[in-house]
Amino acid sequence: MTLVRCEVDEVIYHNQEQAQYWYRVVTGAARKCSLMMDGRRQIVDFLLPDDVFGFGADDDLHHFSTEVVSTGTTIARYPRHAAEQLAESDPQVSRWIRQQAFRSISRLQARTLILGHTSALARVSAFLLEWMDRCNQPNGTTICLPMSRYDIADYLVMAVETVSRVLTLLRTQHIIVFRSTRRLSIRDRRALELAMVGTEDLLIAN
Amino acid sequence: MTLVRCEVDEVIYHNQEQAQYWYRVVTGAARKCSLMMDGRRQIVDFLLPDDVFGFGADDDLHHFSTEVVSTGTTIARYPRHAAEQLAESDPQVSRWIRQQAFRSISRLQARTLILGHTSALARVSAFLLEWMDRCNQPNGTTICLPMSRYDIADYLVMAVETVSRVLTLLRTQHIIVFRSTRRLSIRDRRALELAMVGTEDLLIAN
DNA sequence: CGAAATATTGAGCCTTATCAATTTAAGTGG
DNA sequence: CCACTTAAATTGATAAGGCTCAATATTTCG
Repeated sequence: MTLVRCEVDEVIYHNQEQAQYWYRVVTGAARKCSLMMDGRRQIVDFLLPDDVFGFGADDDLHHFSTEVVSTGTTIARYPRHAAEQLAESDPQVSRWIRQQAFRSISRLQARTLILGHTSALARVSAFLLEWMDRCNQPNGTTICLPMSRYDIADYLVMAVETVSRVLTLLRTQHIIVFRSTRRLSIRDRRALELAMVGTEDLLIAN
Repeated sequence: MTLVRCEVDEVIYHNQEQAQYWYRVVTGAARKCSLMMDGRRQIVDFLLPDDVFGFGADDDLHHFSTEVVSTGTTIARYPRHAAEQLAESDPQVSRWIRQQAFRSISRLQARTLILGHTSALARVSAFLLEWMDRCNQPNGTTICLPMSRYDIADYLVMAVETVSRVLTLLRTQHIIVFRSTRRLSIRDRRALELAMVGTEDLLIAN
């Protein structure tokens, strides 16, 4: 296992690259993304500390590229062949890998559910709630968004401008408060949950 | 392991139900879906023969419900505890489960990429191409859609009417030909690939 | 054959993408 | 530390695409 300290926007592995390692985020954040044929970028998953990624290629190639999102990100790297052989022999390791795969599935399904919302308001609200849960700040409602608005837009499959607009709407409704551009507090969780359901009337009403 | 023969629309397991089994499609097709808070339904995954599902719950509850799509669907059922213990002891089984989990991840990511397209035309085109690959008819381009248009709409997160409209557009452009409502041939694969990229001009031009 | 479910087509409105401009933040070098 | 440059984020106006509501057509099934 090797620890690697990374720069922002550094590419951990490219799409179509030989899958030589499995990876785990130690500190910081990363994005798994895909460049689509029409030139747009799509972010399939955000990776946070303890998230494992880079496995699961049916052939031996990565099907996405993964890039570092925030400064001070550290990645642990496991030689794939060794890890796989270890998995064959050691039930402990095997179980751990299986559980990580299941976690990965959970994340993907969670994102899928977010994309299930048709309105921009609902998607952004769902995203904020998901992110709050993932950050898992003990009691506080202040969350840090390490990624840019562009990243969020590409994750939610919408235009940056729309992300921005929804965020300002939520701000003017005092549902969220910005500490800085990328740090915010959720003031009214209930309102966000309602926004997910699509009753934007409530936003105007309050 | 138990083999179960199912009726159409039969529920294999409900959301929030105790996860007692792992499942595998033997013949036919199923849909994994989630009822959203706003009443809309979302289909997270379609399951085809040899697809394994129902595993990966972090707690012991299913987080979706899974229903049968087509007549003559047969499902294999594996007691979860026994399967897990077997996985602990038998490297073969362990490896198999790991690979199935990876396959599941691949499917989810594929769907994610489909939802990455913004236009209805692109989504439906991507769906048809994905489905053609999954059906894996040796040489033929005729594919069978076991699910209803509503299912497709809920999979692609759009209105049924839009699905219908796109399909008729593709038909009038002779890109696809309907053998029956739920069977069609792809006449111009290239055009579908172009449609994914968003050049709908080409549709009008030809 | 008739009834119910499924699928298609039409019209109008609403949301969001797009293009364009401005403001704010973040680096950079003197 | 401050001017300067560049990137990131916000705001505005417009137009297009898709959703909604409504009606019709087709298929399925009893």
